Amino acid sequence: MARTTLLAIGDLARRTGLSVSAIRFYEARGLVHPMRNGAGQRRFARSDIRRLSFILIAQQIGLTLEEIIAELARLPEGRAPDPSDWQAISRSFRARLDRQIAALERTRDRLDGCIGCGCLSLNVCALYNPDDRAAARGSGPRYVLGGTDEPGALV
Amino acid sequence: MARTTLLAIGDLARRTGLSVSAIRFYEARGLVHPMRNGAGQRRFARSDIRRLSFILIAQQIGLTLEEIIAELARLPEGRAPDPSDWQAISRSFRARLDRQIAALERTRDRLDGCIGCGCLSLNVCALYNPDDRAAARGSGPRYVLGGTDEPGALV
DNA sequence: GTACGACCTCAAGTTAAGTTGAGGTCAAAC
DNA sequence: GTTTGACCTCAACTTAACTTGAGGTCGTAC
Repeated sequence: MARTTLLAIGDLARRTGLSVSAIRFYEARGLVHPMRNGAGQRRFARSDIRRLSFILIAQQIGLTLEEIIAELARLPEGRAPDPSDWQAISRSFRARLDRQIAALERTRDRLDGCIGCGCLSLNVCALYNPDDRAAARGSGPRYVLGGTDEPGALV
Repeated sequence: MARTTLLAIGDLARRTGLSVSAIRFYEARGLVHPMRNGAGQRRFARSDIRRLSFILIAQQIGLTLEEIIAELARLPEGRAPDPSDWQAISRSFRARLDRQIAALERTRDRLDGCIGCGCLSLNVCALYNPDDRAAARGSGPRYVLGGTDEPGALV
């Protein structure tokens, strides 16, 4: 019953809002696995729209492509994923979001203390907890700045 | 009254938890302006500890160095910044944090809807609002994916 | 029959925020 | 008097997530 509703890369781009080059890039990274037609052009299943949408949502939540690959690996092999498959993954997102929100709220509370005193100095303020450092996303090599190091007294 | 309490770069690194190379990098980007001693070594004012702490906090909140430079530009020129100067800046952080938290909460609420239906498809779910897209931080050229484009109906 | 648009590959560029390394100075300690 | 540690400069590398560009293939529309 598989209808001939395969999509060209441009179609998929239009449906997801992604650029064509980004979709090719995702294929190279192993996030989608299109077939090829006679002329070597990519042909995507309709379910890939959802797959790419998932990638976008996951990125919005803060997952790296590497992490997204891991999540996608939890989807079934042979068949196209059904609602309950996506549902399972969504649930882990919820937890992640909760953690992110909690971390920001902690930062906000500490900052409120700082607004009161105007000091903005890490240790004194108790703002700037190393535990939350890891939560900060950034690019390039900026490994675990936090850790076991005690930052020393301040000023 | 300026005591001879100038700090070498290594001292500053120890006090802030930053690496020496990061501090040099910040100088190159114009975030700190140390003096030099006879031998050409950097000598920092004590108030630079706070300045660097500020940078760390701002990064944690999600500002880029470019944005941090802009914030720092609001500090007084001649004198060392006092508590009320930092206080003024802290206040704008609070607003930013509130916006970030609100955006994550919106995403979470929409995701909750998705967990219910298991669909995870953007338009259908109303998850994945372009407005929140801009909030997502990422590196490299990934310009305004959101915008005026309507993504088209789904599946 | 050729111009156009959509597709292809592969290599190289881009950005942010630093890190790493080579090669060199200087002062204090042994 | 040489070794050690802290400092200096400058260039090149790193990572993530893509984009851009050159050079080439198809199929359809005029």
